[in-house]
Amino acid sequence: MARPILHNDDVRAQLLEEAAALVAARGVAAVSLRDIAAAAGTSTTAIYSLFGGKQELLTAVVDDGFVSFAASQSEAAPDGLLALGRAYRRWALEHPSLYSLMFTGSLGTYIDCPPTPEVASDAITPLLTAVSGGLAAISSTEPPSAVAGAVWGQVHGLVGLELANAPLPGGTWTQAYETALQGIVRAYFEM
Amino acid sequence: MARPILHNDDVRAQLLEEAAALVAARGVAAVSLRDIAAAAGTSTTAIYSLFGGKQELLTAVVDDGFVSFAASQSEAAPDGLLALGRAYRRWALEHPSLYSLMFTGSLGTYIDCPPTPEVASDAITPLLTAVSGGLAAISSTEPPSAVAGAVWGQVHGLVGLELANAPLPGGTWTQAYETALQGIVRAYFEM
DNA sequence: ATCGTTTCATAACATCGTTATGAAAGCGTT
DNA sequence: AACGCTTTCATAACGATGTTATGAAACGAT
Repeated sequence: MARPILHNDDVRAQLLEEAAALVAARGVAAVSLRDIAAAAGTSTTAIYSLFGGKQELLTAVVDDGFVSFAASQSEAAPDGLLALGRAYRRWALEHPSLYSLMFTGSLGTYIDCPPTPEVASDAITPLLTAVSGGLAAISSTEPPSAVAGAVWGQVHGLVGLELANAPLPGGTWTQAYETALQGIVRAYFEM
Repeated sequence: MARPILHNDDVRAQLLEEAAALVAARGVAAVSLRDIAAAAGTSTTAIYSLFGGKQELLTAVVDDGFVSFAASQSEAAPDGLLALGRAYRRWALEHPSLYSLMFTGSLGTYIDCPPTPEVASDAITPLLTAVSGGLAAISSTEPPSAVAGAVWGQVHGLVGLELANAPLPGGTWTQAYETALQGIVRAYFEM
């Protein structure tokens, strides 16, 4: 054989952890492969042999983000749609850089790191399920996918504006968020 | 005196035009100062003497974007809130890269180019005004700023998910957008 | 015509993602 | 035990980027 393998799963896990920590701390634009490798005590070659490149490493970071987000949503699911909406915002505000990287897509970011489709859709499923269940409970005739899209867009958009520090004259985003959640209930879930 | 000034307002305007065109065509991540300067028939020095750097050039591009967006909103304003909402989406889908650069903020982009606050707030004013007027017309007790934030978040979020190519199983974003607009009317503007 | 000043294109620099290179480390054979 | 073969990976090199330094070009004043 040859010299022993150092680029093993432990190094892979540590690279992932350091990459996620640096993204969370400084934003995706400010992290370099050299920084990540140095923080993990290895060289940039490890990133290429274990992930393939920066794009794939960031995709792994994003996938981990979706797993964490999905766990947060699943935990809130039993408490209903409003709880899901509040947990959605709470997770996003706790992970601003990561949320942005996860949901902004290729347009806003300087590198394209799309999530694994299945991982991403799993994270949104609780919200969509709650919407469908709520519509069924009142025998609504609205198409569930359209209402689910509207609700998702509502929470995503408010979180996005808040994270972007968009100015809301005369009010707070917390107020707007609660108003929006109540509005969703009135618009779609009362017969 | 000295040699004549070549970095004049004409060159400035042409740099701005080429920068906007390249952002629209290839996205902000794929445009370099060398490309912009070459397209404008000058050197990168012109960007530094006329704007200050890449960040300020992109801020100028974003400000121009807000002016165009504001014109689109003002044109739709007389036709009411639903028309404003549809014009909002239409402009965003026609200028996806620019919309993303304008509204994503520093988190998603690799360079921070915040708009001039006044220019940005002018662009949103028609929407906020229409919301306030609609609430007053029915003597609603909802705080206008909170409802305005909710409405803004609704249209912004749906546009953002659509631009990010987020999957909406079983439906289209066009359907979801129309459903959301009708939902807003039911939630806030019917007594 | 020459000097001095101003202007700006070119070249240099540090840093980035990525790739090439060559030394290090183990195994099999002698 | 020593050499060779193969595999592995840290270092160095490469092209490109934003930014800054440099020095030539272009004019008015003398």
